[in-house]
Amino acid sequence: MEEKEVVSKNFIEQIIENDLEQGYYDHITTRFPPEPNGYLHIGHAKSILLNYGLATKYNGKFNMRFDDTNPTKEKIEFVEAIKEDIKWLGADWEDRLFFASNYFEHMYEAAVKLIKKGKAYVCDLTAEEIRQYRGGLTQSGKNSPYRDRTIEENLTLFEDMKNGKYEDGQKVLRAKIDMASPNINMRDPVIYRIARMTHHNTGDKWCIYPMYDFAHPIEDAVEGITHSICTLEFEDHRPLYDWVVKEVEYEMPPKQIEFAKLYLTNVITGKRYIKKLVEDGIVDGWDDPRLVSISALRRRGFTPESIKMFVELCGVSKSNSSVDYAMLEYCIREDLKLKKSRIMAVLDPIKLVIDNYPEDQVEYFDVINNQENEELGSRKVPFSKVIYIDREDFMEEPPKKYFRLFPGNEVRLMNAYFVKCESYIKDDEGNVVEIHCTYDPATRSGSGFTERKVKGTIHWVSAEHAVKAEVRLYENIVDEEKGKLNEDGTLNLNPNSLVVLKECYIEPSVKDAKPMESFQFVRHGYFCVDSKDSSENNLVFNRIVSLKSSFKIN
RNA sequence: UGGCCCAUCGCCAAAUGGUAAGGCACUGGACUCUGACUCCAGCAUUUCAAGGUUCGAAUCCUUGUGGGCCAGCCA
Repeated sequence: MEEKEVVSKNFIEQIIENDLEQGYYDHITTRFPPEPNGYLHIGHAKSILLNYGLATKYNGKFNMRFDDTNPTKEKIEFVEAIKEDIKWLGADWEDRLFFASNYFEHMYEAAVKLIKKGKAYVCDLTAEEIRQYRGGLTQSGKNSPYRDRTIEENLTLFEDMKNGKYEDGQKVLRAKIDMASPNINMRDPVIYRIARMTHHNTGDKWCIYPMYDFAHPIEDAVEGITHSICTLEFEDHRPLYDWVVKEVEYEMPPKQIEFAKLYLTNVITGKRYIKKLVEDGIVDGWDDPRLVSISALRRRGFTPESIKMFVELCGVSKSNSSVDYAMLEYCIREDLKLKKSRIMAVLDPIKLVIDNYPEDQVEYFDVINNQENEELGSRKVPFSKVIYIDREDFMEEPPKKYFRLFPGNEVRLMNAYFVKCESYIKDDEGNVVEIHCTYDPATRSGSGFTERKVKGTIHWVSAEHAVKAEVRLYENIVDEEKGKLNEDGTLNLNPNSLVVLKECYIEPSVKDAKPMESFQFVRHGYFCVDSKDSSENNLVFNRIVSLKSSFKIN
């Protein structure tokens, strides 16, 4: 008997189902329309997965479209990176990859149509004058002196604009709506501007480019988008969106639906800020693991599944909110714990000598890679007289409830033997440099030994066999509530965002790791081979661990 | 102070007039070859506030309060 989980529908699903039931649409088509002016981050993943998920759920289509109507900001480098990130996330646009710039001809015709209907006019006011004429939040705007040009005049003027007869900024095309509207977006918005710039797709073919408010509804309409999902800041633009699809006279006009952006605590989202960090060289690039761009998360070892789980857990609503970063960590732990091998690594080594273990003996223990997933098989792990353990697993004077190694105490070396601490050596400065133990051969892992029990189990690595590695610990680059700038325009950088550990020891089996393969690490986190600098000895270790399992001693 | 939007646990988020889901986090306890994982238990007599309508309100109305967005020839 399978129990069906009751999953509540989000408000967008409710709108879609209603539209389908009412017969307003007989299918749905969604889209993800980024401007290629930067890399995608976790916030975009929400939009991508939402749109793709909706299309999949309702048997509709999902389009990929670059909203490239402003060549001054866009680069081909970004379109490639964006495509790669979306593919990695698993959103499949099949053969529907579009560019807004491929609709320029159609948009031009649409503008001409508006002019012919008396709904648009060419305006000679300067940018500054337009702003003044627009009025303010509390005061109405006033009509442009060019508002009443004849249709014929507008037609020639607009054609001249297209043909390059005017300088950049000399004239614009404006929608003729209502300068007294309380919604500033409706006060005769500019819909075409002149900009001589080489476009990454159309080259120098055009010197006039449509504005977002005019272009976007048209892009949606020509592609047959039914539900045009965007973020809250476009709510005020919806009347204009509806105005455009109505005046250009599309059948089955798309609907714009707005939802709240994803904010994460202690993380910087927002292309602008990430861009600044990259451009100022504060981070190594868009995929620096200290960032939450999709490529950075990928490099850190996040899986597409974990990100999908995360955005689903976050839900969709219209209230501005900031999701706890712990939720993202939960998702990657949840995904990795069944999928990846659990290996041993020592990040802060301290030497441990087993006095009664034969000098030259090496044993290979058969270790199951993941107790909860037998398909992952097992591996051989070498064991010998001298091993490394983590410094935090030994204390000279243990507090109460400390279960690990201390003088006189016996613990289990994971997958190996019980060892008892007999003595330890300190250097001149008082640091413990070597621990001496004895082991009990009867307690060998898998032998079924039950005579006595130990409270603690610790991980280790054979000194002779371990791979010495440099491990980088990453945390987020900023520590900001919503990834916002301070009032003085600065960002608070996290000084511990990158810690390089020069001497760490990893199980020799890790040498076979493929780039981007992640491992759950025994002390409750995971690490991965840095996929950018894939030298074997350079491992990225995500500090998710310490956040989850800080020890409560006493 | 013009317009639009939002307000349910520390953080997300359901509940669509019928008596406050779920997840994260947290707190116990059991288990454990890591203290993880798993499992069990606990975690909003009340939904920003005050009034009103109703047999019945988180849901509807009114008035406040708090937060977000809008005055690019950006998207």
